[in-house]
Amino acid sequence: MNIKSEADEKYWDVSGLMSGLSVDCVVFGFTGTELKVLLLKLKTSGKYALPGGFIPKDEALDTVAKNLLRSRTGLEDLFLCQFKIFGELGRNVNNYTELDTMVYQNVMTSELRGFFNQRFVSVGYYALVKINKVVISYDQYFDDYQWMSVENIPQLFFDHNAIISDALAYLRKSLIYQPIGSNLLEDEFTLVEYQTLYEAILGRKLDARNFRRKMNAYGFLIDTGKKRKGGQHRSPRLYRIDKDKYEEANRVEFENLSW
Amino acid sequence: MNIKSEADEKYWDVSGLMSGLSVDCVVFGFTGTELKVLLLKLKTSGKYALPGGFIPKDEALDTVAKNLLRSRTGLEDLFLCQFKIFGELGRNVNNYTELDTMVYQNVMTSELRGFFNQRFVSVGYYALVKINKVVISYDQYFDDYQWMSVENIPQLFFDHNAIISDALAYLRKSLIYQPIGSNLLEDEFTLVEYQTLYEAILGRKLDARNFRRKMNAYGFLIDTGKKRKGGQHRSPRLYRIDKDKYEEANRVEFENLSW
DNA sequence: TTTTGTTTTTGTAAAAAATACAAAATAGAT
DNA sequence: ATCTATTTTGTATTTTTTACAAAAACAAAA
Repeated sequence: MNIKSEADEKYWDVSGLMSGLSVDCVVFGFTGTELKVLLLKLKTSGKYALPGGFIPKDEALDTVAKNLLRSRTGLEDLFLCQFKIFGELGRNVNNYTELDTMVYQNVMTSELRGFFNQRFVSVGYYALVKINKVVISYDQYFDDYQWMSVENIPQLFFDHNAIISDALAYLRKSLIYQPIGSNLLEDEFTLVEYQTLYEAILGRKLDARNFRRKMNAYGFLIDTGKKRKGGQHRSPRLYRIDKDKYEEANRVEFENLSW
Repeated sequence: MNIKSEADEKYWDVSGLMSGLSVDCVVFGFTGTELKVLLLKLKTSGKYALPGGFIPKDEALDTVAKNLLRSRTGLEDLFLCQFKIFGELGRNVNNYTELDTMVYQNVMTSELRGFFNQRFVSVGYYALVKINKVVISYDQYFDDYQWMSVENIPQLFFDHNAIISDALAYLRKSLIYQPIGSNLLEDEFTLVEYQTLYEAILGRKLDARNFRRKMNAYGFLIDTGKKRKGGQHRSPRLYRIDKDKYEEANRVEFENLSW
């Protein structure tokens, strides 16, 4: 697939961009067993990188991230959250031969190459998506993608490993304030899947009995009455999330912080 | 007082600055009864504004904020935390006549005025300081300052009211992860003062018996043996904070998040 | 049809944390 | 000595968290 909308042009026209500022997006998806991150393969080097882009002077940061991910994943609305700014020195892509190769191969204009010729401050966003609703579009820089398990991410382009790791840490923290899942799980899911999602985010095993008690207490889990058949074992029930009660739970949890 | 270090020049020399990017700092201080924010009075309009500045191309964001606050408050090391990026559209100071007045009064060069002629993305930091250790320095733009109670902040320059309100919300949230106080309280303080600090951040009253039990459980409160004499009532004990145990408490609290 | 292997599902008891609540102690002034 | 104002302290209840194991359900094999 290789869709490229005209609107995208805007995001590469250097003259209309804020200089030295970019957006990087960590897109989390969940397969039912593993928490994954969307990574794009750079045509030139074969290295993987986070989806990201620049900031048109006339666009809000949140809008940039949203548009960028929409054109990349096909998703109209996704859960999006700004989690950190990466503003250290040395955030300069110049050391990476990828860019020069791109110019050499006529993939990148030398004007755009020049744009990179500076230290960059990047705004980190993370997105939560239903992985099977995503349809990836490529552009001139990327020719493949992969959903990589957060447990096992190879060396990425630039400092993108660190960005993912910070995003995951942020996500982990946010579990204290609020439940998660509505944006990551399939429409129908088993409680074991749900628990696995939590375990993936927290990086440790949870007790099934306590997990179920806690999630039931939230009150947004609805038993669909259906079961998932298949394995040679007891068939797990399928649940769905009551959106209203889910959002209510998020709100209440947030307001009832002890202290 | 009007100290202005040579180093400051760097922060106003447009050619060396990242364009469209700035830092705003919400400096919190605590008087023993009220949580306050440091605000600087603009020479021209008399409006108050947050301390802030621009990003030299060769400086890390954190460093910019730190240097800026050091030269402004005289504090060598202060607790500093990046809490949000303000990247909406319309963050353009052009509507504010202050700047043109400054040029007219030769307070601001027209070159610098031109620098403002664009949409700005601002990185929000908050700082926690021991209010009585602060010695404010002015520059050509500000000629007065005030510690204003967070309960009662007038209309500020630009969108600085919103920035303060977001900083306070962030601070409030962070109380779940970790205790606060070491950076805000005097070296010796009473438990009522400490409780008042929490109440100011949370915006509600707390129960003294429960507060004391909880703080004692942290284990970083040390009874100095002294008392604060004065009122015609029982004299409160003075406590201080054991830095090591305080940091330990921060770490432990952070790691033992339920879930 | 019974047995076996695998996974899902369920309950209870103990410990820890949060909440609600009121009276005694102290200092200074009268 | 008494009064006023503020600090200081304890206990009982509820809620939340944690720890822990056995029964139920399904499909395949016997």
